Amino acid sequence: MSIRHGLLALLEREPMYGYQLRTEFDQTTGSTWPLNVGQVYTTLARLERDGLVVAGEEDGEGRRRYEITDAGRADLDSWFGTPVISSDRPRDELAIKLALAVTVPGVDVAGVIQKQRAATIVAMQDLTRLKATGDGDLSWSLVLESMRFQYDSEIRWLDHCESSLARAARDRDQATATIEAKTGVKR
Amino acid sequence: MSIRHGLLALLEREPMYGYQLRTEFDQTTGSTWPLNVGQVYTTLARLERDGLVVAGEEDGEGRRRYEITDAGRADLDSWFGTPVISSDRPRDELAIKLALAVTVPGVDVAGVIQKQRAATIVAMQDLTRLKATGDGDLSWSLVLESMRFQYDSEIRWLDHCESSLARAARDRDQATATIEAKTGVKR
DNA sequence: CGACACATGTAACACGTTACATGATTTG
DNA sequence: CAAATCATGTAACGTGTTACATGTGTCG
Repeated sequence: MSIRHGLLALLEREPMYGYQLRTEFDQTTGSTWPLNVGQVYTTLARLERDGLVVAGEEDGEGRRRYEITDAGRADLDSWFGTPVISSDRPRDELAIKLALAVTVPGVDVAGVIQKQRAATIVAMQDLTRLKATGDGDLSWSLVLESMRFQYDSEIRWLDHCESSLARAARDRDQATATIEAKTGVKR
Repeated sequence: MSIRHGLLALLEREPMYGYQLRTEFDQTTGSTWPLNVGQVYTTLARLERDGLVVAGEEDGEGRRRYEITDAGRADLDSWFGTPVISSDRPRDELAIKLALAVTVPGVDVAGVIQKQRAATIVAMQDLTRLKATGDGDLSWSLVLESMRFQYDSEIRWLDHCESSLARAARDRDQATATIEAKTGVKR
């Protein structure tokens, strides 16, 4: 629903046409999640179908301006007024991947973690480079910071996973050794 | 693609039928992102269509066991072997929301931030409570920790946003005051 | 003139979600 | 017996993605 509401928010600033919406969206989010133009038009069509926007006439140059309606404004308000909760959030692919990796025999979990951390570190560096070229735009810097915080926590989580794994392995070995000692049997 | 690969990973452990897959998936991810049973069957159908799994015969009790194929194993290996990168990640709804909130006039950004922080703190508490009931299962605890790290970084980001906003407001006022002082005009 | 930016749109498809329909088996 | 759990599936829908088709204007 981010795109839907994103476009609605932009139209709350002022009426715009599709192409412009893409430009503005990419700009305010720092081109972090580039938006396909086609998507804008399909989303606008759906917004219009739901009565949240109205399309104006073509303006002679082939441009069609969209305007937010009262219903759209209400929808937007409720978006801004309602926090994002767990059930809204998409499944975390990385978390699922690692959670399953540790349960599937024969998977080199440590390798998975290492590769992921390397990739995340690179992403973080790209981010830093990107931030250096920043023009001080507030919304843009907020988005970049959001990603920095996320990457940071991801790296720390990966470290945590590594030590959890190590501990689990140690405990397992410990248990095995204990059994061996108790039974005098070594498989 | 998390479900697709998730099911594939479970089938790598051993052949299973749909209902069982849901149970296992929910269990390993700690019921964090509960999986609709229907989804399992549609996903299995797609996996079979793509040759990543094969469906066995019904076993008399109306159960149909699915098995991973070599192609499926290859796909799974590449999933585990390839890190999750930025372009894989879904758009961050919260980041988009705040980025837009600061650009739309008349939005109470501070209020949005406060509500979100409150909600995230509650989510974090739920998480802590949930963790207390944990049975020490490794994959489950990894997922829960992942969420804890994320919530934590989200709260810190929200704090950061607040101070950025405050600073931006201060700078703006400062500039206005400077202009007033220079021109002697107060609008 | 050719390439590129501007501008709109459609079609096909993948994935995920919910709700519904159906039936067997178990258990209080 | 009624309710819950086990078990499979389908239909309809929403969103997002890519690729394609089309046309205008501008600038080197």
